[in-house]
Amino acid sequence: MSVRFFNSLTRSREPFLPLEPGRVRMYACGPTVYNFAHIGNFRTFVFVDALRRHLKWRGYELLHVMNLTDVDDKIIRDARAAGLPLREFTEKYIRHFWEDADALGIERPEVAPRATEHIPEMIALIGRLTRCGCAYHSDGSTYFRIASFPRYGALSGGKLAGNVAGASERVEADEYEKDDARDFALWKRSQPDEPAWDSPLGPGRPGWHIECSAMAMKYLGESLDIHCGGVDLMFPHHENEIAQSEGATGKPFAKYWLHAEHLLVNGRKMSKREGNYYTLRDLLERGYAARAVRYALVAVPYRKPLNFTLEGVEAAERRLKRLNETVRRLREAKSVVAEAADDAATTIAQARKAFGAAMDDDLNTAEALAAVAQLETAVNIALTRGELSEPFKRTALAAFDDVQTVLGILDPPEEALLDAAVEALIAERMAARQARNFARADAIRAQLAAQGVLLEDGKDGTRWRRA
RNA sequence: GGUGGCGUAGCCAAGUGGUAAGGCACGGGUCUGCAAAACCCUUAUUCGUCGGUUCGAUUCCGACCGCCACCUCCA
Repeated sequence: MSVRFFNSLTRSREPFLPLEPGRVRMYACGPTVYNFAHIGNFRTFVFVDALRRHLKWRGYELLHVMNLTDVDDKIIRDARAAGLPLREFTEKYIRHFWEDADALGIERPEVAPRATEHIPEMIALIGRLTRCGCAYHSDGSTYFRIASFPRYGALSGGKLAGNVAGASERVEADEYEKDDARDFALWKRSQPDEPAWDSPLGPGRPGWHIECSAMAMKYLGESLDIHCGGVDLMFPHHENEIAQSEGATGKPFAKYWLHAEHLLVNGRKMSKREGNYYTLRDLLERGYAARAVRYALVAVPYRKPLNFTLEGVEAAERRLKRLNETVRRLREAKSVVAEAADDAATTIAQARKAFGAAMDDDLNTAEALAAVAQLETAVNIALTRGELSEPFKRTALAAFDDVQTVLGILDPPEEALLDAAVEALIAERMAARQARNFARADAIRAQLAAQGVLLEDGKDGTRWRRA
């Protein structure tokens, strides 16, 4: 079975067939860098990461572009409030964004272009739109003429677009200069004290949407395979991108549109006011592991609203602990039988297949994780019974490799190194146990526990692990 | 107000016109000197409420209730 996606454009699940066989060109809307990204932002970025990992795992050659929006109204406002030049201000949050992304195990896209470094491309695109009659100048700004693009509203449903004029109570000053209330700015005339770029359109700065069209086309061509982002971007952002891009090129812009649902915290929309607003750093400061946060974010399929709770992260931590321990024990285990029991081998094979099939099916991570749990139990049974064979071990490790490649939730293999002192204590405890001096044995165990070393007595001696 | 989505056990959550995956927590058990870890068993006659279609609905339709989103900056 091949990869299938729910395409927002057609509102149906479709087989994924890239424009060019074996090659995927994908664009994802990235962060606007005026603050620390919050956990809701990362729900989307973790989804995009799972998407890119899965496509690569399925053998596609991937070119993934994610923009960094480093100029817009909020950035200008906050940079001014901070008393910093735009560049210096955004630089800081870009750095923090990558730090957080790294902590969450998010792979870097192949290209992460900044809007401010692509002003000429945007100006060129606006020029193209002006020449074909899709754009017009008005009082120093340039707007896209929606009337010139009959298919406007294809993505979000024409109804939404028709609503705009009536729904908008408040009318911005510059909107008086538009021919139609639905028209949107491609180039904004600069206000005093605002960052501005010189251009044939007059001094100003780009509108919100044009950067994505310009940068997507620059790096991916005029038609791309996948465009993704959060649902809230569907309208007007993505709708406008389509209008701009297709208006200029006359070609379909993106074949598949994938939208991640929003995240709620404690069942409610996240807001600073309600006190349920979290950044990754907030969670790390509270002592939660970044991996557990990633697990909590990726465990719910992307098209479902995700109810994020601290309890959920704690559950994810416990879940991950067992998973990591299972993999570690499997790695360290020596195979003791020549051949695996048929049923065990079958379970592994089936679980591995089910994992891939679930991910193929529009990234059904919940179902994929159910397969991981099956895998885990089968391995633990073999381990407990001492029925591990070399082929079984190899296959099981390969299956966990798949899981790690696609979901990135496991801990990296740990170097098994112990202080001589700790090792000596473990040996002393063993001797005490053999002499049935349990008081001494327990005292040593407690002492090691206090140092974060937990002991587990098994048939083959004492294992230890870090708390 | 308009439009769209969702509502499954204590919590998270998959799924299907044919009788409810998985995880976390809880309880019981095996193992252990005691633990820990692991394993086994148990946990929804029921899928927001009320109707309708159907041989049969949690799954389709309608109404209602609740929540969320978009329509205005937003992942």
